[in-house]
Amino acid sequence: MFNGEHPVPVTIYDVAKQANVGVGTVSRVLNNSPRVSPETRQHVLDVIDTLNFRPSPLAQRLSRRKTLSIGVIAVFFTRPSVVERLRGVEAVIAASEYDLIVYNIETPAKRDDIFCATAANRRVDGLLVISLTPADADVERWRSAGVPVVLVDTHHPALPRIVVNDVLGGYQAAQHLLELGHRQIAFVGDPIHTAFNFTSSQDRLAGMRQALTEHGIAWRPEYHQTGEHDQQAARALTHQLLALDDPPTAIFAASDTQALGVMEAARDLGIRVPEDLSVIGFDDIEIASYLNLTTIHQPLFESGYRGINLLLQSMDVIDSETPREELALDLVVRSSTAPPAHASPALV
Amino acid sequence: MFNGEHPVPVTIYDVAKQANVGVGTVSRVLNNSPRVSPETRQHVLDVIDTLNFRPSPLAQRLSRRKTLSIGVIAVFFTRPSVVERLRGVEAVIAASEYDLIVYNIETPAKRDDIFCATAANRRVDGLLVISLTPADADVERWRSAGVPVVLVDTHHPALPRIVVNDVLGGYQAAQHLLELGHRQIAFVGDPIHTAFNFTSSQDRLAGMRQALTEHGIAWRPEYHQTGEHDQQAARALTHQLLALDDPPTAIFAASDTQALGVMEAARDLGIRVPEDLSVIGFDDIEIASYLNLTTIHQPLFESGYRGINLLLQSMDVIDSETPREELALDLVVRSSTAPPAHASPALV
DNA sequence: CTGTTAGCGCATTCAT
DNA sequence: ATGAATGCGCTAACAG
Repeated sequence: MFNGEHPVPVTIYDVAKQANVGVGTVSRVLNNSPRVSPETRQHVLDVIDTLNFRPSPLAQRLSRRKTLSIGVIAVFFTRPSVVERLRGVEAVIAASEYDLIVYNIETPAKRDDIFCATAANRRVDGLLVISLTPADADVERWRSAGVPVVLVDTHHPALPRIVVNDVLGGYQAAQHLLELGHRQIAFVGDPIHTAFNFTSSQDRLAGMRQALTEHGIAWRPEYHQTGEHDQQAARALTHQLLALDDPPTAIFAASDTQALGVMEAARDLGIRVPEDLSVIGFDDIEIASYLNLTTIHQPLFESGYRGINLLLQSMDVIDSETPREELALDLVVRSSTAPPAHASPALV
Repeated sequence: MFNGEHPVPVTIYDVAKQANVGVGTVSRVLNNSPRVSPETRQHVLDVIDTLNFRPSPLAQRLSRRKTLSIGVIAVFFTRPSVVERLRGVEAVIAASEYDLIVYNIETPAKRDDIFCATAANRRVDGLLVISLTPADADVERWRSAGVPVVLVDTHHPALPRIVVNDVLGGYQAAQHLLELGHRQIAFVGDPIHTAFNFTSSQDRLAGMRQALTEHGIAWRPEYHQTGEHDQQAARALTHQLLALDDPPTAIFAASDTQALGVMEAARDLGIRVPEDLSVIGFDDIEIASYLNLTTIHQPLFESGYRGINLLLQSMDVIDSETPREELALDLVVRSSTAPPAHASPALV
């Protein structure tokens, strides 16, 4: 086997010559132009086949001034929910002519870098930003660079977006607990200021507090615990909660990941779920069903799916309106929630 | 705010004219060529800055005949382990000048498509294939197209690869169980023929059988259950196993995902883990530690990390050797395994 | 050191 | 309907 026998790259000129036509004609059959007779088309097609010619994506891109690829920016890997959204993205990209370029963000600095880089030169034809909030300056850069952007799970008034109502979701979660008869309900979530300014945790808390208020239940600051968005932090916070003189009978975690930490803490202390403690999460990631975690389901896959479709669409049409789709949230009752042990149920 | 004010794309010619130099000089400063005087370099740099010029990736790619992007082909999403490998890939790509293009495979047909497409025209400068086995024809196509390919978690004699010894891993798992005193050990894994011809499950089984043989334990066919690589299938298979007249005291699952199904089945039946049943998995994905699952740890992140490094390296150097790196496996003992209930422990 | 020129491979007018 | 010419924006080889 000989090395380095670099294949003679067969170009559109080779095809043209071999078929006794001009390169223009070859280009036309390549792009299904109707402006070519059936006979010559077939002939060119045959030559293309025998020569095993494939147009160079590089040349096509330069000539058409399109990268034929779309970028997705997100904090992947740290949050299982984002990977699920990516699945939805991939599903529609795979069926298109576009390549999928993923930009993983790990730090705010990296985020700003990528935000700038994607606006600077036409690196991508369109951009999907997941759960990351761009500044006005970023948005302006993209706009003046002519790069279409769609947001998923985050907001900016000037950008099309796919979102859910986190406040409502928090309300639903609390409502479920209240209906079960719980009155001592705690919250485990993210801190107010996170590196990426995620707001979903706060919004969900707001919804919960609203529900409590409507039921005439005063807010107890000691029932409000925040920390890093991971299992171990949530576990530690829950230990504090359960060590209280008057511990909660139910805990609403701002995410399933954190709910896992809550359940782990309960297990540490020999506290049964749901008999002694009810736990409800948010997101409905895959493990949630395995662990029978009651949670608020949000359409993760669909958010990516619809987001990319919106992007593709806004790349064709020059729509001046900025669409905003809101996806529905659903309570999924499993076996991590139940009426409190020492309370008359259904006092609602 | 006016729409459509498409930014005048400032090119290398604009810079050249403005700086009173030739485009060649501009190109040289762009590519840090030493063949340019410090003064002119600085001058050009200034002009570039004031004009806010950024070279077009598209034009660079066509001219240099490099896509500046590398592709990763894998069955993402269905197996958590693959996502973890992707993390390692992303970590090194992010630090390079390359873009990361993700090709998700869902069916064998899709796999063959992508294998061909990546060989046809220079779509990517290099390819990382995870857990998918290319045919000789695929390998030949890539070779003659001059596309460097590195394999992760799969084999082909002509391709560099990053692997683990699954047979040894299976052996280690069984050995752990045997040392705990188990003699009735069952296996839950993938079928012999899977859509993608995954072989890790079979290899791990082979290792297990070898360990059993060395301990003089006869193989019991009824202890060998195979089915789809997911939690629910494993759960169903385990129900069959535990309904046997002489049920196993320990189960080795070919993956953590399947081990979850095994544990779920045990929970269904009120069978305690590890008191009544020991369970050991493979991979050490994130949930494994949460569920205290004893498992065989394999360096997933590192496999992607080293794989890409190997690829990047083989894209520079024209090495005729085909490297094969083997990563170490480690038993991680957690609390899903224990000596069998009715057996004298440590009979080894 | 630096300017000029010729590609890279295809899309797209513009004539015919 | 089709061929020839021009351009996309940059790199690289070649003079000077």
